[in-house]
Amino acid sequence: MNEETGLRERKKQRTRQTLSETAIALFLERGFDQVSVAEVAAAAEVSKPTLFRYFPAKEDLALDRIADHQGEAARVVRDRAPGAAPLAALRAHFHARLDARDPITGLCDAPEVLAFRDMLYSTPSLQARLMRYAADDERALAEALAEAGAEEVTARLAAAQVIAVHHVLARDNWRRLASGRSTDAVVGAAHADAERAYDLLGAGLAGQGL
Amino acid sequence: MNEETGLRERKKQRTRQTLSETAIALFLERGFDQVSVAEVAAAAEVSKPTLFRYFPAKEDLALDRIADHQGEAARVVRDRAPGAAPLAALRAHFHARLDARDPITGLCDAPEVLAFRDMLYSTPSLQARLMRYAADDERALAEALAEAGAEEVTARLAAAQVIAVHHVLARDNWRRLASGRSTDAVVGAAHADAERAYDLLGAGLAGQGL
DNA sequence: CAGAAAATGCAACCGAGTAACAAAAGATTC
DNA sequence: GAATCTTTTGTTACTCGGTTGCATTTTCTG
Repeated sequence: MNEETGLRERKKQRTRQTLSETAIALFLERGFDQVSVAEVAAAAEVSKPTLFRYFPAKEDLALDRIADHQGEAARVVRDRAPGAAPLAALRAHFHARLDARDPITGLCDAPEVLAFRDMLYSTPSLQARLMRYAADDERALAEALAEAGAEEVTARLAAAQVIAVHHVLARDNWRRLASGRSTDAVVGAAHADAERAYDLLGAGLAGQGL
Repeated sequence: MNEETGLRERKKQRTRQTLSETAIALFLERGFDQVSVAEVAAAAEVSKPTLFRYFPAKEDLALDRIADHQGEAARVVRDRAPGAAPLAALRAHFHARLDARDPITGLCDAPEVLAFRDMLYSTPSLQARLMRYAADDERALAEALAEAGAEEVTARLAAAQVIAVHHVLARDNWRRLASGRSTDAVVGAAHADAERAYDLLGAGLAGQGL
């Protein structure tokens, strides 16, 4: 059912990948706003309409890689060990991704990844698009939490908090790396922040001078 | 220092207001995407470049009213009664805005406001722009919380949570009104949700089946 | 009233995204 | 393996958001 060995399908996947890779290379080289989609299409040797048949907007060319993390939080909650609390599962998963230096945690100093994040945080339209992905993530997570037994409103509130917190953590990690330090030098602080974040989520903001 | 009684300044303010009002009227009548900026400019009797000298993007024409709530959360924290906890001030303020039927809480069933929110939630580009305003709000709130004595990372995390939660609450209120009920019929539920939300923020998600 | 400074209009332009239709390439059937 | 059907692609031309350069008008200043 998954073995779409058709030549057509293979070609489509290759075209898609070529487009995204070509685009990202150009974007990193000269900046997102300084590269036109026409150039990307030309470099990838397809026409402009074809490009837009693969990617609905210019931003999606850049965010393709990030897009396959879609729904990760919801998945973590659904796939948690029986009896485990959703929040505990999310916490453990985030720590694991930190140890794996997953770019999504912000804790990855591969030069290309770092440059990519620079571009992301300095290009408003990319951030806007990213927020839309986040909104989907949030919806999915809220559903998963509701399935896990949380009351509906509570689930939505909790999902919003978790997603928001993840963004803050990722951005803080990137900030540390952007100031020149290595992942190994800051992984400790990253774990500590994650601990604090999940402690706050779990036990609340009261008693923190708040 | 604030008495810009100059004729020039007065005219500018009037032009700006005319533009925004004309635009919103057209948007509500036919939908945001079905109205071109050229039409708005023509209806307001200015040229297209002039329009863009007042509003950097089409979206800002629609969001002008919301924009002056910028930094409200931070202000509430800064202006809180001496000795009051920031979170308590935010909670009280939100309840007060609910009672005032402030559109920003989602709890306002004036037909135009309701239609405006329909448009907002059904137009991706407007939501995206709104998220950017929210990011500014978040930054400002984080600063205010840090000033109030919270540790830096904690302040950023808390700010993200508060802003995210406000959006969930507003959206839930709008959803209730959109299903036809009156504000008076749902104000109780709105207060209850706000209570729950701030309880979760203060005391944490643990022990909620999470 | 004269001249500086600011705001406007006009026209032309750029880039993102789309529509229409024709051409090509992969899949299917006999 | 040729004929045919379907999907994908390229070409051209268009709409719309947003910008630029420059001439013109309007307001402010002395």
